[in-house]
Amino acid sequence: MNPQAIKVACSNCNLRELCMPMGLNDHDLNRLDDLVAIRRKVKRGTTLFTNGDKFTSLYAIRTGFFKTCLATEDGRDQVTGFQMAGEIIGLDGIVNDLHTCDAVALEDAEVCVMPFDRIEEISREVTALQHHVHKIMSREIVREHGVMLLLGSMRAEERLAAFLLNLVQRLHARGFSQSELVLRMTREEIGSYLGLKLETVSRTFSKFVEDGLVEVKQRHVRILDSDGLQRLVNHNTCH
Amino acid sequence: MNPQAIKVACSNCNLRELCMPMGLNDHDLNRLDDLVAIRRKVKRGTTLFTNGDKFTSLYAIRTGFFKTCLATEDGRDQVTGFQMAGEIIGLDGIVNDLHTCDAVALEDAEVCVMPFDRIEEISREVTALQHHVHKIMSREIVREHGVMLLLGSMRAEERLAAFLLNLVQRLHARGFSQSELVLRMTREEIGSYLGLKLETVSRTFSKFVEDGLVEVKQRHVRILDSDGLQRLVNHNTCH
DNA sequence: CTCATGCATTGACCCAAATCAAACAAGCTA
DNA sequence: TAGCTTGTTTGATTTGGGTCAATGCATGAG
Repeated sequence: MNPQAIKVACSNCNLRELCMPMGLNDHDLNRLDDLVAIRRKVKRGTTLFTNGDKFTSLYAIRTGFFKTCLATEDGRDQVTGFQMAGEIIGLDGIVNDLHTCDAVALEDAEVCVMPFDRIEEISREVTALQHHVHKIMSREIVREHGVMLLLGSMRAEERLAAFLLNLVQRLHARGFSQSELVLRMTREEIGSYLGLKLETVSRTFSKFVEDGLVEVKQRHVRILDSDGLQRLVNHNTCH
Repeated sequence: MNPQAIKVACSNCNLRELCMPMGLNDHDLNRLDDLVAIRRKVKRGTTLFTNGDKFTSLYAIRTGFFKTCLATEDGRDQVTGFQMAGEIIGLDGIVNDLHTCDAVALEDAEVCVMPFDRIEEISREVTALQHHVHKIMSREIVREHGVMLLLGSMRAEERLAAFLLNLVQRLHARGFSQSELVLRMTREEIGSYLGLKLETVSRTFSKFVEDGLVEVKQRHVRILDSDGLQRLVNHNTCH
């Protein structure tokens, strides 16, 4: 296939409102179409980039689902996030021109490759893009604050409830159900993200089922009592 | 005093290498001097900004020591970081034009106020600044990854060891001792940052003293065996 | 069809850190 | 000086989640 034939156009992408700035005039929109160099397919179980890779580009997820994780020499492993369509990964690489974590596709995926020097170049001309890039990075910082709160001060049930609500809310913003979801990751990966062991994740799911909060069949989850989960997260029954 | 008399000049600031890009020509340096609108003093115990405040500026710490913390309605409280001279705070506010955490001075402090619209404006002209801003945000993201690893997979001793080594390393980069430091925060604040209760922090300090790793007298800490602490962090004795 | 493999669930037991409680130390200020 | 207040240490006890181990349950290969 001629590469030209699959030439990418952000201006024509159905995910545009998720990953690109809004309210641009035609001229600026055309500039944005130069952002994406190529698309790249990433097979399930393979990495988009890994710790130590030279940083060149940010990636906008078009389809598929990723985890990013940190692995240390001594065998520790921490999932730092799960990313879905419309989200941007690779921000960790900017500071030292090296990626410091692994991005692993949890299902077959396709990403838009956006060379970072081109992002910076166009940012200088299109202030909406400049501001958008700043917002994306700030959003990631704020998201991580939330994870710190979760890891630092929540109990297992609160963590899992917060996790499920967050996932379903992001899926809903992409047009999926508010109450049903298919987990793309294993219990162990959920546990790593939430600072819990996989057994605890499994037990907590079972408890939620007993309490009538959710239905769980393997990786299929149906949320029966969204408010109940929300109360778990907020209410902090201890005090 | 005439405000003009204390007109700020980044180009002449002894913290420049910590908070500003390096290797600029004279023209660009002069542009940078327009970054800082004013300086602001923040008394110990007071806030530079709090959750809900409108976001207008980033702040470069000139002197003093801050904590940033998240407080939720249900009484949870999470310290998300400690910041010292030369570091930038306020990045959380960019995404929604609102600050989402509190920045509290732990000792009398002075910050350089950098209006964000001016940062963006000058970034468009001075590519070194543009890149620098991106690096600062990316660095914060990577730092938070590290905290997630700490909170998600380390035991109390490992957390405190990592915390002390990180603090002393940053202080050393500012010309202070490699082995001696004065903690600006309480045991409770350390605990909040590390996801531990203050009693656990205190006990862990005591254990380190027993093991000859550190000397502790109140908030004065002298590191006796830096390698020993580092081994604690890396070695992950469990496996 | 059976067998292997990779997850997931469940149970029994254990331990690191939380909780509760008391005493103590260092600064204040009156 | 005594008498607060705020922060720290230490002890006794409890507990949430970790660890270890067995079993179950899909899926895919042969």
